[in-house]
Amino acid sequence: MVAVEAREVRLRAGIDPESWRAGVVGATLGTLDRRGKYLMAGFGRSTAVLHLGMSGRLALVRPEVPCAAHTHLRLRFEGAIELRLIDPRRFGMAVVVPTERLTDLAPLAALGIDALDGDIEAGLLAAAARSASPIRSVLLDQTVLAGIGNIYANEALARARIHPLRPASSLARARVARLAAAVKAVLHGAIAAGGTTLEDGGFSDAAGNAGNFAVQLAVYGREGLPCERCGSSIRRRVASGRSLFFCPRCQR
DNA sequence: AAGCCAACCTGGACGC
DNA sequence: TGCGTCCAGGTTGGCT
Repeated sequence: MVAVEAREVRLRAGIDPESWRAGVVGATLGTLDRRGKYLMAGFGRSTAVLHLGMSGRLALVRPEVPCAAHTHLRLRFEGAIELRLIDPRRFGMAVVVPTERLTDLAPLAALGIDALDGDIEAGLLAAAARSASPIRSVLLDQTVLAGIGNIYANEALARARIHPLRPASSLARARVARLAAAVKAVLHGAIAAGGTTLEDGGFSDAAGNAGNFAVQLAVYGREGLPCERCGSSIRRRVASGRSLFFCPRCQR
């Protein structure tokens, strides 16, 4: 790593330019890892932890490329390559911590089993059995499963044919097990399609490519459109301050 | 003590 | 054209 520039430090957790410089300039990027929605880049004794919030994205560009609006952090590597954190709403996070204290970092320490590559069925069964909350809330609880956001929670529930407001503890175990499988299928499907880029065009990969999973969404953002299984009109409601989309006939 | 809700911030879509 | 309102992928802290 050759240089670090913080252009805007006021993110959810403020960027501390000095800890970035001290931690990564002159160090070599060794490992790349992910837990839930947190990205981790290991630089030996220091590790960078990133979260993209709702509107964040990374861009890998040559240093001379002009900065897009809301470019907050520039990480310049040898060989004229630069990684940029761009996040209009500034809900993201970009911190550097000593690697030995990485697991103590509060947001990471609280995470549950990784939804993508962990064995989630037992954890989801246990969490659902003990919670009277809507099953959608359990899916979004990062301390139960790490990595599921509102889009994929809605989609997994649609695939498993479970109503998002169904009290978690009222679901038969077999249905929760089916939900666990649906979570896996939705996440792997979304990754295979390159992610979900909605009409506002917020998400793109580091090369700037939009994802194609939006066309496969069964319910999210489809209020009033017909359910592809039964033709009923997809409904939208708000619960706990978040939109939920579901088919009123298929999902019970 | 679990769970709801506002707050954080900006941009885009929409209605008038 | 312009202004006001509403909405959005997430997380946290305060309140009940």
